[in-house]
Amino acid sequence: MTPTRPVDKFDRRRDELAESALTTLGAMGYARSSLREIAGNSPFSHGVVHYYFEDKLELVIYSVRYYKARCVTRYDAVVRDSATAGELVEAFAAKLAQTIRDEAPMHRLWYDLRTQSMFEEGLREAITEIDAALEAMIWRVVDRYAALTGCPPSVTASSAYAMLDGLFQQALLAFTAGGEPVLDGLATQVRAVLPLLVRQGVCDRSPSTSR
Amino acid sequence: MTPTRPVDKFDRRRDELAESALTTLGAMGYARSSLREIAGNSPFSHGVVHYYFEDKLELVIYSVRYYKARCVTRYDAVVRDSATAGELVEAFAAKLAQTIRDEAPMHRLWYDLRTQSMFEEGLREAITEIDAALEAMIWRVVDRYAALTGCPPSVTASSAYAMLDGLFQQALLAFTAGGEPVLDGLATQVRAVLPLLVRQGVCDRSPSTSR
DNA sequence: GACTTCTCTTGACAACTGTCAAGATCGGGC
DNA sequence: GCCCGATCTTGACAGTTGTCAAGAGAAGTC
Repeated sequence: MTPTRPVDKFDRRRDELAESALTTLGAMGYARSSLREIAGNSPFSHGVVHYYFEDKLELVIYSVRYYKARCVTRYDAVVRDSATAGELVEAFAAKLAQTIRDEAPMHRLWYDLRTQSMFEEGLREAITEIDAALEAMIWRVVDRYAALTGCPPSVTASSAYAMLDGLFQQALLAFTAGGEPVLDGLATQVRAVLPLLVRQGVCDRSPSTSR
Repeated sequence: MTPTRPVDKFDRRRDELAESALTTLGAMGYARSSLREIAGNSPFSHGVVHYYFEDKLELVIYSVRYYKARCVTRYDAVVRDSATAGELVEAFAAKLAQTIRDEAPMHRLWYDLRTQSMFEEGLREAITEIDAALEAMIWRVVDRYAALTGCPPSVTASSAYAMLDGLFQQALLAFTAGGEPVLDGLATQVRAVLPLLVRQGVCDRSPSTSR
């Protein structure tokens, strides 16, 4: 019935707790989210956390994994449905801005956890894994863009991800401080940057799709 | 005598405390650095902080400002001394890798605070200001690179900063997990990316300096 | 219906936090 | 030498934290 059917009731509860935890974590950040606060934003009491999770870290990691699992396919529809390079750029830029609008707290949390992983060894493995999945997600976009233009990519997958992630992060930062208006700037930036990620000199005569 | 002479003894002590605070903050991150821990890594006791600073936030902001003031000129020598575009790229890439090697904790702290500023209003003003100074610092490099190649920049200052910052952050992340070896990758990436930041199609016949 | 197992709440614990006040210590001016 | 202000230490405060144990409640089985 549910899109991802939990193996049993136990796993279902874990997901439920993760969902509640994400609300709190997204609003307050990792450091300031206490287990009592997290439980407060859930139908349960603070003690229940230790019934379903070993400790706070396990809950946090489970939660961010739970969220990111749904996210790494965010641009796949864009990749699938765009018939021209121009279309892809616009759809991608729009989707980036949209997710900042809709899910800013989750993105803030992600950057928070990724940064904390540099101080807290225990986070590192999960963060590294998710970051690799995000890199792959972005690469599908860039690779498809390259195919549509008929030009080969000009940078590696990790460079492309790092650069676009940098743009996204700055946009999120600006959005947090300034709200809605800054999002147009992100779209403009993406329109300017994506073409730089393919080698325009050496383009195919017949790109994989019409232009 | 000292390079930057404090107005009086009071300011000198603030700097001294800031220096100690940076040690702790860089090692543990913002959230896990208590005032007692900070004072422990200083010649003073934990109570003295409130003699020199209003509260913890003021100390942290003062400390990061104190550090970043010295940093925003990091690449100015590179900009000044490079006679060719190739030289500039190499010197810039080397300097980026070097500062990760030498000052990783400080960079970790910076990203930590910048992220926390999305959750903690009180940090926002200082962070925004420093980020703008960093953007200007990077722009001096890119602008000079453009001049040396004779090609105009292909992106805005904020895009250039965001992208290079993204690369730097990924390198820092990888360095934290994997150490020294990953730094070669950063240099390679910078060599590939800097040329994308100028419009190679429309280059001047006579770049500002010989090539 | 009794018994067992799963689920959850409550209350407590020790440790830690930022803050601050009371007083010790120090240094320079008279 | 004495005093006064600046400087610093000590100890305490109220609040919060993650963790866990004891037991209440629910659910399912025989």
